[in-house]
Amino acid sequence: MNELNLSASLEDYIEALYEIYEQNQAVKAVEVAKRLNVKRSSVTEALKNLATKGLINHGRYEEITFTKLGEDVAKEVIKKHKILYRFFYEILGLDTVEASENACKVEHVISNNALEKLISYVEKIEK
Amino acid sequence: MNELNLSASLEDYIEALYEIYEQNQAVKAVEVAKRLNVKRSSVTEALKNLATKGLINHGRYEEITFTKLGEDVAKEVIKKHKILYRFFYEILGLDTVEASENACKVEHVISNNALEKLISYVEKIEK
DNA sequence: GATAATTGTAAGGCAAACCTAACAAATTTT
DNA sequence: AAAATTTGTTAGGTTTGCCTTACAATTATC
Repeated sequence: MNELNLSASLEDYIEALYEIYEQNQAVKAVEVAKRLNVKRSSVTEALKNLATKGLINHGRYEEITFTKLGEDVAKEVIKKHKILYRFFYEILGLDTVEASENACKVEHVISNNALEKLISYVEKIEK
Repeated sequence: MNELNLSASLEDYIEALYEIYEQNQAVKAVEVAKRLNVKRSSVTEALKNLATKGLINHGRYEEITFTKLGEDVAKEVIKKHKILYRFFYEILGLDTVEASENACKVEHVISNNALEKLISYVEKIEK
């Protein structure tokens, strides 16, 4: 689909950006840093990177907005996260924290195809 | 369990080392390089690293042997790989190549707990 | 046994992703 | 509005894991 080849790290950033945006209608670097347990300077760096790749718009001291592409990518990552969370929590029976942790990691490495199969599978099982 | 905190990369190396060892009763850096698609010099580096961490014995131009710990770690990674492969192949229905690729990636990030649950789950389903 | 080919190692470089420290801009407090 | 705090950025460093190039040791070939 999209040939961006985002690193796991950048996927984490755009995911966090989007979730914070949904919550607050705005994104502060400090928030991102807190959520991802990194320093503000690392966030700055990542934002520059995401902007270069055309996923967000963001000039010095400006507000962050998503490009169409950025929004799509963010939603895709979040979709992966959610289905994986359901799998780990509802099907394997991990607790919420561990289900979330595992989803966070696996979402960056699982193939699109595997994801689609997993979606069908979870849906099938849960009825 | 083991508090080694091996990187995904080093896990790949020790897994490859062990599998090659099982096949050939000996391990050549060239083989490792081929299997992991890296250069021989990168293998040297990784071996140094694994030796430092006490997983293998390996001096300059010497044969590679595993420590007890190293063997355990290798077997653990391989165990993860196998169960994940079964899940992707037998349960989700991915083809062999994609099942293998996904297993290779996920094995480095899934928690021990999740693995145990997955083992029970796969076992339960498949009878 | 000398030469050629293969394999292992060392040195030096690069990119990603993180860090700290210092400073600049913006916001809040008083 | 001045001072203090918070937030964003920059510069410079570290680590990991890879690379290339060059050379050393080993093994195979003649």
